[in-house]
Amino acid sequence: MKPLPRSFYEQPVVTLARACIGKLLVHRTAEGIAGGRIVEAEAYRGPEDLAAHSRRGLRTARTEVMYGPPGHAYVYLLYGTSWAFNFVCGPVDEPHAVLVRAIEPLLGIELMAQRRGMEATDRALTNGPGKLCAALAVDKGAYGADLCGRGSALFLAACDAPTGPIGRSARIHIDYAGDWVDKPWRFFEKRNRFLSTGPRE
DNA sequence: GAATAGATTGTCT
DNA sequence: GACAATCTATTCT
Repeated sequence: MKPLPRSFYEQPVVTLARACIGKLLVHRTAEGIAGGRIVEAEAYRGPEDLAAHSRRGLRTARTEVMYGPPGHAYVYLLYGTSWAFNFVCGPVDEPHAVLVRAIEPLLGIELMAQRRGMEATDRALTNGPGKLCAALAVDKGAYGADLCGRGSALFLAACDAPTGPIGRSARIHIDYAGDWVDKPWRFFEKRNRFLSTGPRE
């Protein structure tokens, strides 16, 4: 299993949000390997997208990695209690990123269940941005990590399993984004039992 | 299954 | 000092 190449992340952000559905997200740590198929993701296209943290070209220590080259991890703390994993795309100085909202557990399921403190069969294992980060042990330490290096611990990879029909909808919990609220930039595998909140069709 | 409220902290105004 | 790309427990039905 090897990381997808940098060129994968050089696609337009909305195209990429759809293309990553069905790919494997993998994290290797000292405890072992953990990962699963991405079944839900959203595109954030700063600086014009008011829902993006990089809106209006906002450039701070937190958003800095989005202005760098594609294929790196953007990890941030949400509501003081949860981490969320995104991957950066687009050329340097274009702050675009894709938020991974849910995965279907495939690798290291027992390890993920242990980290989450629940049964390995529980669908709450990875059905939300903060939950999947907890299951994969992704936190601030992964900020800025290169997803395309030969020895990358955190990366996306191709998956043999076929991908089901893909649906799309408006993004979740961005009511503050004005005209951008209704953009259908959330993509998901229809009726997958590991989807987070929001439309499932 | 759906709706509600409380938790908790880094970041920006 | 307010808020946030959320999660969990609890209380309904």
